[in-house]
Amino acid sequence: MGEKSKVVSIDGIKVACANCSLATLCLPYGLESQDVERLENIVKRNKPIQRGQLLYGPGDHFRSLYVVKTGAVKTFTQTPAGDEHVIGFHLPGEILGLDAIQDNQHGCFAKALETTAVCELPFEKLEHLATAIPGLQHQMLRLLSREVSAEANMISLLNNSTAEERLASFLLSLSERFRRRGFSPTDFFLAMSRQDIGSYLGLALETVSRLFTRFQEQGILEVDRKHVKIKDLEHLKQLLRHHTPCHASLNRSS
Amino acid sequence: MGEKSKVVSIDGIKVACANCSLATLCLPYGLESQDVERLENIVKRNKPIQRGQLLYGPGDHFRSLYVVKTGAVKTFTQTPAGDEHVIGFHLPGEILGLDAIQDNQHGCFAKALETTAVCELPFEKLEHLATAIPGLQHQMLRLLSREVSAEANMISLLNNSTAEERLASFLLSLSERFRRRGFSPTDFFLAMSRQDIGSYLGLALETVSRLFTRFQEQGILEVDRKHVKIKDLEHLKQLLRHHTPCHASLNRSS
DNA sequence: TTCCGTCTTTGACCCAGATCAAATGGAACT
DNA sequence: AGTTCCATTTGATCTGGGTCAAAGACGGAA
Repeated sequence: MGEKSKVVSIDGIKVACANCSLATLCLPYGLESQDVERLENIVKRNKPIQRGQLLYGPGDHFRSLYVVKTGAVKTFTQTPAGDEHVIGFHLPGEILGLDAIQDNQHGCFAKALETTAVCELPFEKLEHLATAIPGLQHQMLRLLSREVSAEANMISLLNNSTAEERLASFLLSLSERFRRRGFSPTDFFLAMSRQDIGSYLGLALETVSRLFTRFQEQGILEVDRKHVKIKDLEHLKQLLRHHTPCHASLNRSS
Repeated sequence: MGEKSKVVSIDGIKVACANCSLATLCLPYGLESQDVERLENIVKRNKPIQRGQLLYGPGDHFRSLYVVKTGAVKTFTQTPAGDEHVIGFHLPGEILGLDAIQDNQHGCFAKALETTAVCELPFEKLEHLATAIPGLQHQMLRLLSREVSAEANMISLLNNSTAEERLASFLLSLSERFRRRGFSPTDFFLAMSRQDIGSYLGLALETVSRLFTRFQEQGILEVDRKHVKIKDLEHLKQLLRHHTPCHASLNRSS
């Protein structure tokens, strides 16, 4: 049965990067297959964690990056008073812990929103491997850079958008992320609470709730608890046409 | 006189990374001196650009990262309607263009706020060098990670803070950055307009102006146009004690 | 020196969304 | 079925800061 080999087998299908449906979203993207093999030799696959369990917390020594394999994770900080500030939500294929490379310790909590499996990437080994595999180094830099861009977009959203635009943007982001993972882009379940969404978007949870109601009244959505159906994707997109930065500018003035 | 050597000489002092007062803030930090030398062989030092000139714009092909050597740069996007959204301000030793690694093109404008000299780091050469110098690879990852952390802080600030807290935080950030560069942390000139500050902090320029007035009335600052003197640093710090995330949490609940 | 354009300050008003409060509805128990 | 505990919805009210408007104040050009 080969149970002792480095990669676990289930029905003859290796649980390995090479066979992972998320590979194109993840670290192995663009690597030669023999390099992917070297990468998966350092990946640790622990048993799934349950809803509410922490992957790490602020102050924890940084040893590994984590990639969500199944499930969903939220990252957040906490004030001394005890209230949470949600930093982000992480779906399958998305990397956690990039902010900790900086000073070798985590700066926030990472908590499972549902039963979640993660791939653990011991960072020292990863870094060492990256010196030997230029493509891996490049991909790591790209992932970090993507995170920087994504956060810059978030900052722009928070700076320049109404509550309506923020929620529309959030839903469209989820929709697109589900689509790329092969799920329905118009029919999905929210892993997080209204409170979490509000905290993430800088809104009161009541505002989030009211907006869901309004979007439903306008025929944009059908909402039932955590279940969201997008009925009018175009309308949703239209809601944030206004404040999108202009990336198509070709002419230049001093 | 050795004018033809790779590094320009002025009064016998090389304009080179090894002698640069910003080295500890910049890419060479932590590298062996022979590695610093290899790094500075790929650095291009062009002539300074004038206030208002662009370093790059959205859509420009990404070739190089830039480090501000003297002066100040703002990065921003522009809506089709033509109004700017400031993303950040960059002081000497700070890196520009990290968000462009992702898709090989710049996503925003970078404009000099005053006469500015930058060091240009051709990215392909840098990446190639990083495979040969593990310390350089590590430092690059650290810099990217620091950017991620800094932006996460910004997001938290925008999500959870009042106008007063935002401006206090901005001034303290400038103060600290000047201090680390050997300038006075309590007496400096703002390179950017009230408009720019407002855009950066998600506030109307009028609000920024009113806050400067109020801080002055409260004896926290003395403000004269672009000139800022911090009279009561502690008071300023106190203004944002409340909403700071708790990084000292040691206990853990499920 | 005056003129002009831009940046900044100050005042008056208003609204999106926060806050407070209460009712409603599931889900997981016994 | 009933009870408890949350999460969510809905309503009523309030306010921080945006918007509009106008008046300085500086700096550069001629």
